[in-house]
Amino acid sequence: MNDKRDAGGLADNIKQSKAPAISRAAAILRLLGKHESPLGLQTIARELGLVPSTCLYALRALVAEELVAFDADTKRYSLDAGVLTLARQWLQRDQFTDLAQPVLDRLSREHEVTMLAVKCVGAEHIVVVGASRAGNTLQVSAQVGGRFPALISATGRCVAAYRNFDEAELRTRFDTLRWDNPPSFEDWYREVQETRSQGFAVDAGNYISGVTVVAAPVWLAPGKFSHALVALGLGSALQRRGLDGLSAGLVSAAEGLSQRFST
Amino acid sequence: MNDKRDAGGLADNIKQSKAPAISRAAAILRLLGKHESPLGLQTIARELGLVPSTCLYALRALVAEELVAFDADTKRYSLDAGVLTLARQWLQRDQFTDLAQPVLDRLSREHEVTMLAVKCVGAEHIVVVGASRAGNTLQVSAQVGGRFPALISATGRCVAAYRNFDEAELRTRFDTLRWDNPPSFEDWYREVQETRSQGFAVDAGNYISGVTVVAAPVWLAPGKFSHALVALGLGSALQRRGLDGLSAGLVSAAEGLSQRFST
DNA sequence: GAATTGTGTTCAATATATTGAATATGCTAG
DNA sequence: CTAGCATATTCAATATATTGAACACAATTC
Repeated sequence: MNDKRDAGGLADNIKQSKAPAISRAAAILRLLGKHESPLGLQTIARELGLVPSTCLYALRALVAEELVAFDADTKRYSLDAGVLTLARQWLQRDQFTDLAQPVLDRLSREHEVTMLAVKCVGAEHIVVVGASRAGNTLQVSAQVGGRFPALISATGRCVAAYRNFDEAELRTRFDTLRWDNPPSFEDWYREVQETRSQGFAVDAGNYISGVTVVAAPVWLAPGKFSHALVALGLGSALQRRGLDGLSAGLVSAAEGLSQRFST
Repeated sequence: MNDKRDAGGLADNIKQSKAPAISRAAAILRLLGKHESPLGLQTIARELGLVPSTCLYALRALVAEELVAFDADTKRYSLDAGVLTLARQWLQRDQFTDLAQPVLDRLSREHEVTMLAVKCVGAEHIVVVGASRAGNTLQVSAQVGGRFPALISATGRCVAAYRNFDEAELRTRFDTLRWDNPPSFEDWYREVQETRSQGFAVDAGNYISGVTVVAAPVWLAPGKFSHALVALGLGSALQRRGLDGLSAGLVSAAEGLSQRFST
């Protein structure tokens, strides 16, 4: 079922683009990323709906660019280190990551939570670009590079609050989300509006049972929501300490970061 | 001068390949990675020797794949988060990284050095896939994702020792290397042979003045050199403690890792 | 041991991605 | 305000990347 959707999106991108080879390459990279073990030519071609020979040439090009590794013995392909090099360069260039890291470290220490820095990418997803876990206690965690649907959880309420969607579009996209404990659209929509007035959003176990998420927007450019600071904690632990201190700390840290970009 | 060399390599890859669009895409990604600030279409096209319209279509495809970000206001392109997602998947799939990390942490603590895990990629380069810095003292460091010429420094002596190059090829490639204090080929070649007999390599300030590098191979598959553990330290500090303990620790850790892959 | 089914790979025909000239638009300078 | 020179973008002609059939080879199955 996942494959179907991927194949559809791939077909679209390839058909529409004037450089379909690039879409094929990207699809191959993502496919190799998704699977734990190296894949053979036929498998890749079949799964993506590509002609084997075309796929072979694409793979050879990717191997030449050191983005894909080729095991000559088993004739299997997998991701190669080139993708890491690109990622490192991207992280270096993103000033947000550099400035946010010390803030994440401080907040995770002070409030004993897992802190994330996230960034919107496209209209569909947010990705984790920085993380800091608190010491030794049991903690939830998310990996740098992890991708989530744009409208899910606390960050989702921020996205909904600060990007200009009309209610109709918001509703259709809301219906595609998967929660452990789905809120009704009405409740959720009210919380989105609260987010706009209070400057941060909370998800108390909706997305993942037992996990509370708090998110506050960081403004790299005025009016354009793109980044946020996120705190993750086990609901029980957070309720014991109370959410107010954490929310206040998160919001003031986020505002501090925003100011450093407004110059 | 750097541009010249890149353009040459790019031209080669494009001409030879049956999927030149992919080589163009990779070149664009690397170019965007190299520059700190976002680039315009013309700049990219000029620097890579591409036709602007072709370049435009390539960029649009990359944007559609979320590998490149496009700022509609400034019409500038930069790397996007997609590259991070790929890198994370690659790191997850590579068992070496997982197994090596705790070893790196232990060695860096015990010997107060910066530890790296490196991997050969292609015949030309090694990349840093894991790192662990020792506490608070002044330390040299290298970033995960960093790329180095295959034959440079201590890791280079390992590559030369354990891959089967004939002496002629070794010599021509040796001549292209840049060292702070270049050794003569004869001295270097002798050290390569020592590496084979003693099981680890040392670079005492050749590559970077004042920095001592020790490297020991890790064998994921018997006879195929691909990975290594590397210790970095300021020469003065290392000489005070003596290199013997460090070398022994490094070699036994590397052998331990190798055994875990031999099953 | 022959037949079958799976690989990965090559190669000439053709659908199409690439090209370069033409267009639109914005910016700077006189 | 206009001229000049950037930029991004479009479009039809053509060079070529893609295709699918044919090939070689290995691993199963009968």
